[in-house]
Amino acid sequence: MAFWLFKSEPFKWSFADQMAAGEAGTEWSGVRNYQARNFMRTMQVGERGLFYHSNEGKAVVGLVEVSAPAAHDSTSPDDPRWECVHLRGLQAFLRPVALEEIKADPRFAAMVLVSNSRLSVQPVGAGEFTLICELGGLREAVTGT
DNA sequence: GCCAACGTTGGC
DNA sequence: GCCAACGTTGGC
Repeated sequence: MAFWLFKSEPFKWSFADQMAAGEAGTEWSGVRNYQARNFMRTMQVGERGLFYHSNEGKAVVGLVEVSAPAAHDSTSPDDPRWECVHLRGLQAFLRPVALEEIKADPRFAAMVLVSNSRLSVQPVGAGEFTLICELGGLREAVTGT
C-alpha cells in the first residue's frame, strides 16, 4: 500500500470540487509529465493520497483515494502516451497543513514536495502521510480503513 | 509579476 | 546523442 500526493491549482480544480464530484470520482487528467504518469501507472485502486493546493493556498487540504487504475487520459485524444487514474475525495482536513509548515519540519526533509516542487504527482512515505494527516486533524480517519 | 528550476523539443 | 532554446510550473 503506497501513499501519494496530488497537486492542483485550486482555481482550476479545488478539493471542494473534488468532494462535490462524489463517490464515483473523476479523472485526474491533464498530467503531461512522464514521472508523474509512471507513478500513476503503479497506483492501486484504494490507495490514498494527499490533495495539495498549489499557488493559492500552498497547503495540503484533504484526503483522496484512487478509484480507478491508470488508463488513457481523455483530454489527450491524439496522444496515447498520457494516462491517468481516477480520484475520489474522501475527507477535508480540519486544518490545512501549509507548505511552510512542512518545509520547517525536519521530519519532512525527505519529501518530494520539498525537494522537487514541480512534480505534480508524487509518492509520499507512510510515516510522512500519517504525520500530515495527524497535523490536518484526521488521526482517526487514517487508522480507520 | 518575477524568476529559478526543471522538463521537453528539435537542430545538428 | 548532445545541448541550446523554449515553455511551464510554482514559490516567493
